[in-house]
Amino acid sequence: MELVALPRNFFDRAPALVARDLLGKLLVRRLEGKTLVGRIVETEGYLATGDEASHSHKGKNTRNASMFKDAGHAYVHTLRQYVLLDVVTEGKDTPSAVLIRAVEPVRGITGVADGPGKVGRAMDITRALDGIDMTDPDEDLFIADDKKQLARKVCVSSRIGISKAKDLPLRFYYE
DNA sequence: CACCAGATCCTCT
DNA sequence: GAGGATCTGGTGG
Repeated sequence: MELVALPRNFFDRAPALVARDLLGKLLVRRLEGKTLVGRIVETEGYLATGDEASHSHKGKNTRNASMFKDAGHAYVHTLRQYVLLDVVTEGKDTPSAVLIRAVEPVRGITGVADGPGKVGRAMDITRALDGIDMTDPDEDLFIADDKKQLARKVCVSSRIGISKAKDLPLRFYYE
């Protein structure tokens, strides 16, 4: 299996488009000589402006600084004991992102990581990966296209697990 | 320094 | 569907 990182222009688009198109793509984690691969099956977009649920809504701080990087960078943050992974979308200083909410096992991982905290756990995502450039082929975390992906129906819904801006249709998942 | 809000998850009913 | 476990940095005194 050839695993090539998606280019920056894939991520340099509106978060809703990136969130939708990330379904079926492969999340790749290189770790201690091994390669973990999961197929992305659920995502959520977070907007740069007018989105109270986005971590960037109140401006830049040390916690969310990675959201202000250029498209294709990782925004890794913790929620209680869990580590969550976002990919930054749109250009620099346009702080939007897509949360990877679930992956299916492809290689090296077992079970279904059917929640953002479980994705972080299954693929050993750590804070050290916060801010890395996921379009850089030398990095230990990136997203690759899957040439053999099957056509599956994409569903859209409002986001879950948040208390503000609940009504935006920014959650994408396979039927 | 104290307080508290979370993009969660697991274990009960 | 409710409640608790458990962690970190933002915010305000």
